[in-house]
Amino acid sequence: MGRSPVPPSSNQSNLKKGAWTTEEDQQLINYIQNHGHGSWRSLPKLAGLNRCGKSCRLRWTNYLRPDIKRGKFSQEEENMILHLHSILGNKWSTIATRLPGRTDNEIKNYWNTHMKKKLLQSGIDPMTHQPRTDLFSCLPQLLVLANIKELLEHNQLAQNLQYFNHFLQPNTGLSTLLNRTSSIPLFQEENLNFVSEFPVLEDDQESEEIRQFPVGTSNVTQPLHQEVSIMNLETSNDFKHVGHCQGQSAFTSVNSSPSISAVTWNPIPPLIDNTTTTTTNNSGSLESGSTISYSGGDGGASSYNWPEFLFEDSFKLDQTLLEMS
DNA sequence: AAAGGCGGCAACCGCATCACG
DNA sequence: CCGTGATGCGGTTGCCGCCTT
Repeated sequence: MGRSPVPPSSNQSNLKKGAWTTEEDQQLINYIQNHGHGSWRSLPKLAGLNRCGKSCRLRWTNYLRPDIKRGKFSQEEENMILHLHSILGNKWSTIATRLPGRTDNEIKNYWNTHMKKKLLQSGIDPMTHQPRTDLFSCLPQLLVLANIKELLEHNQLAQNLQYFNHFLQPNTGLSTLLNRTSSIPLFQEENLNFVSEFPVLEDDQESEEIRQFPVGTSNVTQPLHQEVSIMNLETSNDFKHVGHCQGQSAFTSVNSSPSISAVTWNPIPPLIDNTTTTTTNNSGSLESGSTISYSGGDGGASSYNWPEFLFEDSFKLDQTLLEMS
């Protein structure tokens, strides 16, 4: 389907390109107001313009058309673009039909220069509208792992590092934690029982419960759009719940008493905004309904903090390792 | 004050699709 | 049904003005 592009004819090479002058604009406006645009190809000649028809059409539809709304995009327009893009993707012309006075080109530019950036800063992939899974988005997690390792070393548990390293092997604890940051399950179901390899007290019934907890399966991650109304992503508090683990800490401690069925895993470990408060229960795990966010607001510098429980549980990991040794 | 970097946006390019003879 | 011209669309480029050093 389609046709190969028309090779430029000799007279086309003399056609003017680049920015339009006010005189050219006025010529085009006058002609279209008096005659309509008719055939775009013949228009330039009839209007006395040394431009190709395509250039005239673009100038008219993107800039000179009288019904064009200029100026900053409103919050409602922004929300609409976000919503429509999550459904339609880069169908700028279709999106433009839902935003009176805005052109596809304008929306496309606004998306590429403003909204895309905001989403990336929020840890959201602008194409999929889901949490990012690339290396940079995992950087905070990697840094925490580095901190945990350092912690172990400083607590003179170097002898247990071999065990720690075991955790970093595929199909085991921390690598599986990292794996959770991806909405795509990396490991097969038969290899998921990392917790069963975690040493627990044999008489601990709750620990047994944890041992049976499957991790890394596709049903424990949820696509963003299933949980969050895209429409008010930026202004709504819903945005603050994107990607957090509801009901229980990401590190399930052997000493805590989790209700496994109540746990909902989301792709990205939680980050706590300084401006919000979190509550912890007696076991140090995060209460359901705590407010956790990537960043919302106006795309400004966001303050990421890792939740206290993550570090608290790393100490419990220490204790467990001590008990083992 | 000058130079370089960067972001925003208008315009261009190439391909896809539609329409018509 | 096929070929061709016209138009639409999305990705990309390059200019221009502002900001930083």
